[in-house]
Amino acid sequence: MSRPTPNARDRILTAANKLFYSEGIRAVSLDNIAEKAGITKKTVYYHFKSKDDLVEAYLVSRDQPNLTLYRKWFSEADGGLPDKVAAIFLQIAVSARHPKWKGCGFLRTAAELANMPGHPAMKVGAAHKKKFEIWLTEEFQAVDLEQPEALARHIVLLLDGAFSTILVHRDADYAEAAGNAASALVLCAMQKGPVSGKPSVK
Amino acid sequence: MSRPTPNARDRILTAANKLFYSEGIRAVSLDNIAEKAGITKKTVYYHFKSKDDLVEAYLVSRDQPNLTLYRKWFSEADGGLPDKVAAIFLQIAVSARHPKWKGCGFLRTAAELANMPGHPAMKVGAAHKKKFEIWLTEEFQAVDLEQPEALARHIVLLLDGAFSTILVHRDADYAEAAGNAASALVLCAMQKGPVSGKPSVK
DNA sequence: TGATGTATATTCACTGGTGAGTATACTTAT
DNA sequence: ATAAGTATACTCACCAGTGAATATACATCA
Repeated sequence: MSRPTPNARDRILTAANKLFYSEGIRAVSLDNIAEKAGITKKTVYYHFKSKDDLVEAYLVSRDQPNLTLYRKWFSEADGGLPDKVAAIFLQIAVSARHPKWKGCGFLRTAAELANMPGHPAMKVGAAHKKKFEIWLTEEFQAVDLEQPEALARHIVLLLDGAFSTILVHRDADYAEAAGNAASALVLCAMQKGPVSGKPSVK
Repeated sequence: MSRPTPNARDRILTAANKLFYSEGIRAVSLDNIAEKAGITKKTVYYHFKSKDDLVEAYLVSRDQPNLTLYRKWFSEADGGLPDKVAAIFLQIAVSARHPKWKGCGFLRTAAELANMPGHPAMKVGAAHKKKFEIWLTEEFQAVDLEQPEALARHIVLLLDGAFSTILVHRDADYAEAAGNAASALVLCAMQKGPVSGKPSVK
């Protein structure tokens, strides 16, 4: 009991995740997904009311896992704040060197659905990116940096720039360059305003 | 007279430009393009051997105009080097506030065709971005900055980050944030190494 | 001059295939 | 038996690409 749908729906989502991420949204049909999930298209329509609905669910399913990963990379990194920020970029470089890497699913979906600004998946994507920015802002606030919002925004720009640029050039080295720029900006902010009374943040 | 082919091919390219940019590659059919160009689909196939071929031509047609625009924004801006770099971002903010703006066509195409790394359009896109990076590098070299390649790469990352982030959030303010980060990095590079002998760059 | 040939440019009508979404019926556990 | 879940088989629209024919321009030869 309490297991009204042990499988199907999860299998659909898993298949959708792999296919949407690796091939793109419009390049994948619900027939493809149904086949990969080992069920019928009609079953997909039983669990999701439309393709758009499934696309939204795909991004929702990636939201927390991705954020958790970023936080983990940050918190487990050695060194000071600049190093912790840079660690996120270094880990992205590692991911990007895997042959199946195809950029950021949120960014690619947003690019593909740019002609549908009201699409539910666009909202999920924007919310995801905003959560990341807010989390960074809070980390910077926690150590009393000046202008934590502006700094967080700069890091976010470098991160999404890294995703895009690596994808265009198929060259993960851009992540390291982004990491260098990011840690330089953090360091600069720390020197300017480690803040009110406490000159060292360690 | 003496106008054997005054139109067709150009009209196709113009239509492709508008539709591919505003709707995306896979969302647009050659029927759509033919209709917009006021000709028959077969005529499209007379001038372009396939849809992929037309997609490539679409990006090729944007390469020089875009680069020229960036150079113009840079060279016509008042102020020092940091201001000139920032000017590119400010102009992008202006563009991005137009309702028809849909991000960078090269980046969006790369995102959509990420599952076809060998696609001719991907090569055009990568070459375009590389040209921009090289041009920036040369500008930095011209004023004897240290590590001009690294700095150019940082600016490129911020620029593509701005394109992506603005698109996701539909908020052109990110371009200004990126411009601030960019000019800070340029300023920092100038202070470190305005170079050999001349400690002040003004 | 004019008839004919040839390359360029364009159209209409089509094919084979796939896409999103649905009508209907079957199955199985409670 | 009844409701959730799944399947078969379908509709209708669209799409990349093609076959065959036509129109136009220009050249060359008689």
